[in-house]
Amino acid sequence: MSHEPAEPRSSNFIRDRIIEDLKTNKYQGRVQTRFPPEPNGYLHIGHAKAICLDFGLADEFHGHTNLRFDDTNPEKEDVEYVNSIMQDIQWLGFHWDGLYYASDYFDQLYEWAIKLIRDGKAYVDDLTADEIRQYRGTLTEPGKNSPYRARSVEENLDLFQRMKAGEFPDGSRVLRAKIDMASPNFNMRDPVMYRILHAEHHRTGNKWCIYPMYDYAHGQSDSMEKVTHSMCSLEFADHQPLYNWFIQQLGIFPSQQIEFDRLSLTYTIMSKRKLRRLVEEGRVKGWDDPRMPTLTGMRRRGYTPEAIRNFVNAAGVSRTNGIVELAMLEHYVRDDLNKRSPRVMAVLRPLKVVIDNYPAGQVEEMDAVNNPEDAGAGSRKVPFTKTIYIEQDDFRENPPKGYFRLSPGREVRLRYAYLVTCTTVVKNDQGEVVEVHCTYDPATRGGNTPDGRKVKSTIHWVSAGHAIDAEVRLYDNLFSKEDPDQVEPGQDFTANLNPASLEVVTSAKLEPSLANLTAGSRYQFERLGYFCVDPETTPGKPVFNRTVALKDAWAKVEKKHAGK
RNA sequence: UGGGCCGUCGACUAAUGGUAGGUCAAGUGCCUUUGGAGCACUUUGUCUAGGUUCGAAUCCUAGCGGCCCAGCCA
Repeated sequence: MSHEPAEPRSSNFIRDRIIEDLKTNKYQGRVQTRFPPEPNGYLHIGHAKAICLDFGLADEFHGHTNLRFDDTNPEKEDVEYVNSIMQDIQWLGFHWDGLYYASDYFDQLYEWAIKLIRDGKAYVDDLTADEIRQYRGTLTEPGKNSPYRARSVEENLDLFQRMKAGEFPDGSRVLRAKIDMASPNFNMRDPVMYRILHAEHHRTGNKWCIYPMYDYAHGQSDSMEKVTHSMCSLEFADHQPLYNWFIQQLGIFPSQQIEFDRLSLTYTIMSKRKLRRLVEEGRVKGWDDPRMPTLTGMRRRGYTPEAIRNFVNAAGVSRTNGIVELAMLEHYVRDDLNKRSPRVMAVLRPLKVVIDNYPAGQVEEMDAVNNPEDAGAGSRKVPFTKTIYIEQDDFRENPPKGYFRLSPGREVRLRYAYLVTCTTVVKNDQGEVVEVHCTYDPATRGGNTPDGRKVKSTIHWVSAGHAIDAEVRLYDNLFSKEDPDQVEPGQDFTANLNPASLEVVTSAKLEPSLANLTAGSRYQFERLGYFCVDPETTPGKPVFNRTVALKDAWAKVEKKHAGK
């Protein structure tokens, strides 16, 4: 169950289905769902969609949701992942009712397998993996029965028990369901139920050397938990007949599977296998690298659970294979952060400004509003002095058309401080502007203009003598193509990695109110974007991650001109 | 090619035989001590062809297009 109040959402076919089932009393008014991750990797934003559906829908109808780890393959799974998964679900704001593991059901599953053998519905097959593949047939040709398909119940029972007892090596035999080798649906061509795997399981240790396949474990696990609506992604639609077949043969609680489309995002890969490669090959710094679409990465980047949930709800659910624009995710992050982030002034690329007519040694404490979107957030004092830093981008010696910021002879407002006019510039040997001189108007304290005079621009600043040095990490899309998998022949998705996805700014200047920082705190750096304190922050060296930049109308204009 | 699923503005998603609507993006204007936020407005859509019907995005037929399935992965 989640703690979130139900918010107005547009309808979707799963909710409609639940409403219909409630109306017909199909499950005595119960709604029971489950979220069934395999603990073989970190959760990503695609999982967030499934989580919001599984937990959100159950919550909406006063139902229950279990967290069930689908741990039927000991070779790929690990406790490291179960811990991270639990943490990520809680961080997203959801709470499970029951906590289960498919491995909790290994004994029951084994008993049921014995029953199916007794009923003549399952048999031990000695064919090799390769032979099984050949016997399975092709898209257009039916499969052939295995020569071992007609074994007696007694022989099957004996062999299966000996499989369990560890008498046979890995891969030597499997237990298969006896269905129909001519079915047009491959999943019904005598699917494998158990394989021999002499591997230590992270929960059951060495108790088992045979492990159930997904298809034999999932539906029965749902059934045991009396799951009423078992949501999964579209590629499992072909498995539904098999899901139902096992439940029918066993005569157990009829859980039903409902498939929906996965979440895809532009400029993003969602495949666990590929994300793992990025980590293992060192293309990113880890699963929690802020460029990763993992929940742990997004958390470190500064995304909020609310933003992710709002985005997922807005993106909706259907059965079409679409790709949501990353811009939509970014909108929901800004939307949430705008309401809750305290504003602060920080200069990423400092340019020294000297205010010639301002008294040397004087310090004025200027009142600055903490959050114009939140009257309760209060205000703070920011020190102003003769020498300050402004953003290099906020000065142009030769301003292009439409550029409103500081340039020789032009007056701008220093936020919460004074109106200043640029008089002269100082250049280095390379001809670069290294210092700007201004004069200020003492009548404009606080940025007010008693005479009603207007300036086109307000820029942020930090007092040079009070500034705190900081490292700021700026992120761009991890991939430079909307579809990272679109590559030239012979290449793979890593060819589309964006070489500029990380830019580290090492000498940013922060206003002194940022002296004590807590990892994970979020701020808006005025006019720049939303930033989050990184865990690598130390008392002497603050480190920030840019979550997302503010919308930038000027950048858009510039880009348009550049494009022409 | 056998089977399954799916085609609605640039993107995502509603409309459940009865006015094609919302969000994002894009654009215009207003406002602004963040070129932020906000407000107002605007552009663009039912894959195609037939059929049923007073009426079709919706139902039927046939095309076209996309995705998934031949693991002892999930």
